[in-house]
Amino acid sequence: MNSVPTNPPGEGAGSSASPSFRPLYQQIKALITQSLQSGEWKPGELMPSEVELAARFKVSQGTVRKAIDELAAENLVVRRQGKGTFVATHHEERAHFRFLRLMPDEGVPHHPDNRIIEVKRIRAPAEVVRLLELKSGDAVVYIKRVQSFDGAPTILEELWLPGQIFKGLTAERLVEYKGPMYGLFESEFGTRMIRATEKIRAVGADTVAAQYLGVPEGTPLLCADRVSFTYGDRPVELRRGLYSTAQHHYQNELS
Amino acid sequence: MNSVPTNPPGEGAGSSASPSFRPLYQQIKALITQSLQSGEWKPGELMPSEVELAARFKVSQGTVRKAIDELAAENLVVRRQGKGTFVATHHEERAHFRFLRLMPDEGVPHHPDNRIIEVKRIRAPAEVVRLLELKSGDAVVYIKRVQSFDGAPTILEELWLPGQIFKGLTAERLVEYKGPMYGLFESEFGTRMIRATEKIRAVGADTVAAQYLGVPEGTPLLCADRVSFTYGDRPVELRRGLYSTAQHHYQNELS
DNA sequence: AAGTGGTCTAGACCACTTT
DNA sequence: AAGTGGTCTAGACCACTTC
Repeated sequence: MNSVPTNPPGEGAGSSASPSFRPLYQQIKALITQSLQSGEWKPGELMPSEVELAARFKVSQGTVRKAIDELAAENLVVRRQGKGTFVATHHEERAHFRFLRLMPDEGVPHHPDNRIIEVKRIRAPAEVVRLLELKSGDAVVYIKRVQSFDGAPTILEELWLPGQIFKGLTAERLVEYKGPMYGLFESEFGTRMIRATEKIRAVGADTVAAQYLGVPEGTPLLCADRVSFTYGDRPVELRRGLYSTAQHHYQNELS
Repeated sequence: MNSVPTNPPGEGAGSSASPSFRPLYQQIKALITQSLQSGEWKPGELMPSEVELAARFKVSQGTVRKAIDELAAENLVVRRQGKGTFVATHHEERAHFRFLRLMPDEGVPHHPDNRIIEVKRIRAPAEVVRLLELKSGDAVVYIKRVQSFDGAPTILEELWLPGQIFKGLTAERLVEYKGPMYGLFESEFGTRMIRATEKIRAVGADTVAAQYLGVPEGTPLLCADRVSFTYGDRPVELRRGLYSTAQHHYQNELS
């Protein structure tokens, strides 16, 4: 059972000292995030109601509300009127396309077919050590795969995952698992991706890429370097995707 | 002076009929947006305080607050504690990089040098008619320019703007205007871009692009097709950018 | 009918800025 | 001191879902 959060010295409600002031609702938000991270409520599960949380943290329902509002805006939880608040999960239609921005030029988006090319454990290359904040010499799981839409190979991807976290991740488990990879990571390895950054460039297909994607060598491809983060902004995935943009495009909203 | 918004039949506060229910704060938000669109408060200006708006619309301050909260989240207004709420403008540092996602691989981003290549009025091509929702035969202003970073030409851009709105937009005005183009559009043509969608592909540099960007023909380039919208989701700009990604990348956040 | 999130209000006080 | 946005509370009622 958690107890009352406190501002510097101050009492109950809106009173607090000036320096290092932190709103109550942000403290509540941090406490809820901790519970999400620790797995007290698991992805897909129903969370305690706002009234219950207000009682538990000894604050008003409005304060809990504001905390949850922000968590919902960050896609950590999902609110459903009349039902309750649920922990977000990658096992949902709506989540599948949050990290897959490649859309068909015509027609509706649908799920790709995956073909695993290679899975192995290696010592993390220097670049991977840096981006995933590992220690030199740490092991990583390396994955290489091709994704096809309507039978046309479109994405060639390489992934690097911390070996520490993804112990026991084998080609077999990847192949037999149905659904998005982030769903597997969430369910089987307790690691939920909540945010990512991508750097995108145009490159020419090298021999290997040309072969896997079935295009001539030198064909312009989109190259997306992604770093994904879990709770606490810890980087836990590095991914390099090569996208064939003959019949697809990378869709982005500027707002 | 605006008057009280009303839900179907219901009275003042939270009472309303079930069908076609629309929260009060969304109605207030719509009214405020109208005032923004009509120019009652101009970009960069101070808006009436929450208390004033609450009185004007005859609702509680909390309801106005929630309306403004959403407008701030959509970057239509900017709140500043102790000072007030201001109409957002493209004449600010913070706004400059909201629509410019190309970042240097190393070092800090800075503003490009613009070189206007061509400005002319033409009949809108079919594709432009479609995307800008014009009538066949309507005139558009066509602009072609190159942007350089540190003296290196990096972006070759073509723009198509509705001739109706952008009357009198000449090469001279573009050249003499200092600052971001969206600032010019906002100040001189009363059209504020508030949102855009981009479709990104990898293409090979054609002869023209190769020449302007100083790269060999066939060099892979990022091609970004942008449609920008003003109030009411009206499309008012079409832009095709070719980005040289030798020393830059397109930065994106997935969240 | 009971429980959930969603809206609306009224009032208090805090943090920040300007006068 | 006065005005602004920001936080917090308490209570009422609404819309939606489930029992």
